[in-house]
This record gives sequence, structure tokens and C-alpha cells, in this order.
Amino acid sequence: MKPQTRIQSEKTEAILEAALDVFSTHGFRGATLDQIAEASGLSKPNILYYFEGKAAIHRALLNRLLDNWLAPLRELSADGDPLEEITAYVKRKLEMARDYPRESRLFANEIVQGAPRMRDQIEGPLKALVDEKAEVIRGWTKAGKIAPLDPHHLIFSIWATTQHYADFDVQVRAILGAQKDGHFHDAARYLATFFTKALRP
Amino acid sequence: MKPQTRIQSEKTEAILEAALDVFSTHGFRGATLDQIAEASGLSKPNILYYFEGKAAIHRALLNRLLDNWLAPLRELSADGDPLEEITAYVKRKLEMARDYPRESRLFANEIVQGAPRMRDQIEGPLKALVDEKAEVIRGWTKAGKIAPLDPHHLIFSIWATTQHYADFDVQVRAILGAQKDGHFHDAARYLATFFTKALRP
DNA sequence: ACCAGCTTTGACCAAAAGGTCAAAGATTTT
DNA sequence: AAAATCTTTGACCTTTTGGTCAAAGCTGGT
Repeated sequence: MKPQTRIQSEKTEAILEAALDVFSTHGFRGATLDQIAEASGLSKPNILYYFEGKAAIHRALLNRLLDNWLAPLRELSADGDPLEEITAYVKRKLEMARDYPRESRLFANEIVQGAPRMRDQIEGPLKALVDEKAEVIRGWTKAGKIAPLDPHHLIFSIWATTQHYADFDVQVRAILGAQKDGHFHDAARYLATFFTKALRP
Repeated sequence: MKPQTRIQSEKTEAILEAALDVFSTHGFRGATLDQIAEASGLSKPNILYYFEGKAAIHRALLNRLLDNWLAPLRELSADGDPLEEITAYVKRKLEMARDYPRESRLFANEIVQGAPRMRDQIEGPLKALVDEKAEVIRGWTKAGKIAPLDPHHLIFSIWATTQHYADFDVQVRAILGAQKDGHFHDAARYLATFFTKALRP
């Protein structure tokens, strides 16, 4: 099932890499096979030799990404210090936004438009993980280790504030006048203070 | 310049209303004139009688929306009680997300994709307003009225956490199992507590 | 060196999509 | 009620786009 020869894995990799660029900046519908062909240096028929079609490429990207995307949350451990666990999660999430903005925007595009190609993943594995970790957080609040805040909404806040720096990148840069990624450092300090203050019991 | 006869304003209104639906759920590129025609009950050529083209409709929507979108921030007054002013802003912004989710998603689509049709508005009036209000907030922190947090990043947090409920609506509903808009009430309470705790000096 | 199987592509195709236009149908003005 | 103006639309055009295909070009194993 999976690519086997060297040439196959190289080409599918090149296609996915190019497709991530194109899909994340134009959305599924806005992306064209010609753009992906151009960006990957392959011809359009050649791309269709490796993937069944435009939708298959998009699907492959989403499948591969969900795991990586949820990894930071998965690391949230019930055993650690509550405040530290959460601020560490915020930090990891912000680093993801800085280092993988295309992935973030790929998801953002998909969700904003109603997740027509991701419904199952969201209602299945994503919800399951969130519910599990929400329970962990609820345990902390019940034990008085952190301020009593709804765990689900807390997770939403973390997602929203961190992903904002990837998804709304142009806006952030326009307002801050940021040239490079320097503002991520400020954002990290800001979010650390912010969540620490909000969560301290 | 503006529509004048009754029939003109009715039809342009119907087109913009339909276009808001279509553009906000499919993005600019994903929306088609046929969909807008279908949704508005007009024929495609009839739509093109009122607007120069697809891009003109989109432009009209964005222009009309920016003002309303920034209204809640504009109301932030330097004279009021700092904490109350900010939490009231958060509340207004969340109400916007609840009552005008399509508008929020229209913007989200545009910004996520690099704001190709909105750059000027963001770098111009939007940045100007944000800078102005950031200065107000900076005054409050310097006076020790609220905790010392970077004003720009604070504004980003408010945008991110509130708009999240509109832009990522499907995800929020999938996770909360929300049927109607009941979760907005919880979100309002959550955000009020959250920002109050974070901002108290 | 040869060949079986894998890879690549130029030329096409059909459907979708933005847009045009002349003529027919309403409305308003005089 | 006729003229003038504004609205509406069926038919049509062009470009874009996802996708196909047969033939040509490569590659790796023997």
C-alpha cells in the first residue's frame, strides 16, 4: 500500500510538500493541480500517476497531519505539576504555530469552511483526545490545583491564542510591523504570563 | 454611486446576503456565481447587471463589513474603568461571533489565505485603530490599573478567543456536542473569568 | 545487453465557471 | 398610451481545470 521504491517516496514527498504550500494558502477549492505541479516540479499527469486526484492529495495531507497536530496535547500529563503542564502545552503549541504555519492554515481553511473533508476525524479521534485531557484538567481544578475554569473552553483558548499567530499571520505582521519571527518570542512571554495569571488558583 | 431605486437596493441586498453565505462557507475561490445566483434567486446575468463581477461582490462585502467588525473595539473608551472596559469588549466581540458568524468566517477565510483582497484595509485603518487602542491600554498598565501585559498581544488574544467560536464553529460543536447556541453562554462566563483573572493587577 | 515493469509526458477531453450580449419584459416618465 | 428607461434572461463564448491515455523514456535485475 505505502510507497516502496526510492523514486516513489521521493516523488510523493515532493508532491505533498508542494501541495501543503498550495492548499494552505489557497484552500482546497482555490488550489489547482497546475499550481501543485509547478511547485513540485512535476508534470500534471505525473502527479496523477502518484495520486488518484486532487482530493486524494488533500486527504493524504490531512491524515498525516492530524497526529502531529495533536501531539502537543497528547503530551499533557496528569502526573506533572498542573500549572507547568498547561503552560508547557501552550509553549509547545505556539512553537508549532511558528514552525508549522502551513499545517495550521491547512487545518484552519478546512475547519472554517465547515470541515467537509475532516468531519470524521474531528468527531472521532480529536474529540476523544480532547475529552480525555479535559478530564485531566477537571481533576486539577477539583483538587484546587488551578483556578476553576471549564476545561473544554480552556483548551479552546489555548488553541485560539496560539494558532492565531499562524492562521492570522498577515494580520499580526501588519499590526506589529514584524519582519521576521521575532514577535513569537514576545508572544511566548505574553502567553506564559497570561495563562499563568489566569490559572493560578 | 449608491443604489437608489427600491428595486436596485432590494436586489443588491439579496445578492450580498446570498454572497455572504456562499463566500463565508467556501472562500472566494471556492464560491461560484452560480451558487450565489441560486442562493439569491436571481439569474447569473442578472447578478452581473448589478455587480461588475464576482470580485466586485466580494469587495462590496468586505468594505461594508470592516466598519461593523471594528465597532466593538472603537467603543473601548479610555475614560471607563479599565477592567470593565476590556471585559465589556470581550463580551461584545463574543456576541459578534455568535450573531454574525458568517461575517467572521468571511474575514477568517480572507486573512488565512494571506488577505490578498484586504491588505490595504488591514495595514491602513485596522492597524491605525489597533495602535490607538493599544496606546489606551498601555496607559492603563502604566498607571497600574491592570496587569502589565503587551497591549497588542492582549488584543490578539481577545480576537482569537472570541472569533474562535465563529470561525471554528464545527469543531467547537463537535467537541461540546452543542446543538444550538447554548455554549455561547458558557463561553461568555468562561472568558469573563479568564480575562478578569489575567488582567487584575 | 536485454527486457519487463516502472515513470514521464504531450496531446486531448469534458465539465465547470466567469462573463457577454442582444432581445424580450417591466416600469416609470411624460 | 406611448416613449424612454430600467430589468431580466436564454443562448453563447472563452478560459480554466481536473482528469485521461497512448506512446515514449527509464531503471533495475538477470
